[in-house]
Amino acid sequence: MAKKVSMKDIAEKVGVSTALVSYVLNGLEKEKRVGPEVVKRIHQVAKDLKYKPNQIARSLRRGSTNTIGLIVADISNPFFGQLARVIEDEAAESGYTVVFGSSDENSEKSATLIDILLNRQVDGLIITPSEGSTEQIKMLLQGDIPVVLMDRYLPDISTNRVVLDNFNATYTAVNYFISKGYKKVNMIAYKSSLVHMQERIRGYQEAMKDNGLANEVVVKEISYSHAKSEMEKVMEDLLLDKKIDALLFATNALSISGLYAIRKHHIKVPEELAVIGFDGHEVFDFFQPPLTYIQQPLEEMGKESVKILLDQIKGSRKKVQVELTHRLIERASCL
Amino acid sequence: MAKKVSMKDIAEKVGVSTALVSYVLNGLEKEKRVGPEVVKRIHQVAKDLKYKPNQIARSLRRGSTNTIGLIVADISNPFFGQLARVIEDEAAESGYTVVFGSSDENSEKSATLIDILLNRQVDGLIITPSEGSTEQIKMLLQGDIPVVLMDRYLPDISTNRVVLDNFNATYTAVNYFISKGYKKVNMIAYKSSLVHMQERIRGYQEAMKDNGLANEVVVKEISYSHAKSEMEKVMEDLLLDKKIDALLFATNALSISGLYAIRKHHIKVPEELAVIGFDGHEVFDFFQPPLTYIQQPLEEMGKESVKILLDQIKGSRKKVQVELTHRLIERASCL
DNA sequence: AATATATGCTTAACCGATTAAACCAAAAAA
DNA sequence: TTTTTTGGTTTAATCGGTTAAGCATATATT
Repeated sequence: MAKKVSMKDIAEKVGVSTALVSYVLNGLEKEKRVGPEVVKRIHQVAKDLKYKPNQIARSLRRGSTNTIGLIVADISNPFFGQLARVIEDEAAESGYTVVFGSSDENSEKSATLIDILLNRQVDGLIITPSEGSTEQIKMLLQGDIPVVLMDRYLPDISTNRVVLDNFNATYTAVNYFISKGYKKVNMIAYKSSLVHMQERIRGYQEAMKDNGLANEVVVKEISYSHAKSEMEKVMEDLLLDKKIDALLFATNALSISGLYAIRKHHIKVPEELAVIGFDGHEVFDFFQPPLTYIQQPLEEMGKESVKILLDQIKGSRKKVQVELTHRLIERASCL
Repeated sequence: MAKKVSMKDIAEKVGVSTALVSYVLNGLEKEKRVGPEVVKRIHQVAKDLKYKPNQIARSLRRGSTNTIGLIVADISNPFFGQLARVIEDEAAESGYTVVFGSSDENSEKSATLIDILLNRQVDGLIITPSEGSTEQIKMLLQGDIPVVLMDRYLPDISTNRVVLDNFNATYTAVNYFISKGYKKVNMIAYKSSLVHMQERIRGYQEAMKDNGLANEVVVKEISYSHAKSEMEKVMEDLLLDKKIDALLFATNALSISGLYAIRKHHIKVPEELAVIGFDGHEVFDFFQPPLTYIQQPLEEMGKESVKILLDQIKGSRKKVQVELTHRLIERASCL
């Protein structure tokens, strides 16, 4: 039988009011001048009864839950899984628990999730916003709810965010290609108006232009929801007319499905096609040859996000915008 | 300003008591015979004010939170990430939200997590128990808290569980090896007393014995916390004396780190060494040659777990023990 | 002796929703 | 006309903590 032990039980056993119990258990015995005898007994009885405070009750009264909501595109994608793990650990250090949800890059799901998490009174949210979620986020800000956007951000909204230096990342990648002698560099990205994606595309385009390759610019855009089939088609197009010698992927998942296609068509990397991936994945290590890729500092991204969020929760109204630096991990998929 | 809208606000605006508001918003207007005019106005005002019930308050009163706690070994491992995703979706369909935590196969962390989740009054828990967590789980059962063990289970405890047919899985794998002519089959597993691991080992051993290969049985056990370094050592041992011709891995993560070692030592698969992996991973697809492996039915496992848990939450006291069937995915890493 | 100050503890309101019980008026039955 | 029923609504307790305010009693101050 799970007779939940409440303060009342302790109070009765010790023979005092619940107020005293609360004071003592919250370490206010000095401030509230509780008698030393009573303090001792309360602690003792609490331990004996294995008292655990009911966080729900506490939350209701305090108006805060020590919970943060995390909305990612898809928790089963290791990129987000790893982020979630970092966030979990970092939050735990400050006594916070994480409730999560996957939005599938879908603004309706995202809206539903935000609603659910808010009804559960999370103290703040870390969100990888999806396309079309601007209004939702604006609502949050109007509601003065602590929010940190992570991985992407919404340009119309000035709020806290932690993102990669996306422009530089792909700019660097292209320059790397070019330094190796590749000229016909194409890019495969998601069809998305989200800034992180647009910046990655722009980085590619600018780098091409700055190297006098403006007319070689080709960006193939793939929709998130039909990624697999579209990728096959796109890759067929790209690979069959053999007009290109290098390919840059804009994400983790795109890289992997691209690699599937490359393997299927027996394209030799890097001889026939040089490749640079994004984010990183164990698959990159095992592909033949190991993939050169743009790495995101996941650890930093997660930690920063939590840190900023907790700051906001504690009352800071400073808007913080962090741009993290990518790393180019050089392997063997070029030259 | 985030003036949270409460029932009181609605009640005041409509000019009735909060009780009526509660009845109407919970669809009890018939039962409680609320006047049709009032019903309409309450709904209207609720919509106008964008009222969202405070789940914390509701939870406190109801004694249930519509939240389930999920404890996995590590959310950043795609195996668990995918499980989490399935669980999330399945739970959402019934109006439940998931709070999660990673135990790192560490019973202390697990204990802390369980504590935290219980204090947050989760309605039930899905747990992949770690070694040494028997006492914790017993406590839960004594407390009549709905629990489903997933992926592993504790033999000393008769409770709900959803696990793979681990014995058969490795038994099949070994038979497959043998049918292909391999005799010197070794296994790499985690050093763990947990039943799922022991069963996988036993499946391997029995299959070897049943094929008259008892004296070829070698199981290398690796500790979770030092997996990487130990794997390197073990693989060096195994590969250098070239006494074996086939290798069976007991998990996802083991397979991958094993593959790293295999590649490092330029072992040719399957010519020099046949390999069967476990769980599945994109890396298995990209390894040369693609890996044959034992697949777990993740979707089923997640869904079943949620289904059983919700059943328990709804009051069922029937103990359910589900054993799911593995699949052998045949690729090219044998023969 | 009268007043001020500590000391130690209790009361009770509160957080927001739920719900049993009580209440009252009007309509129906006796 | 009185009683019962039906309809419609309010009251107030409750969930388990938190916390401002109040109330004794004892000790110190003037």
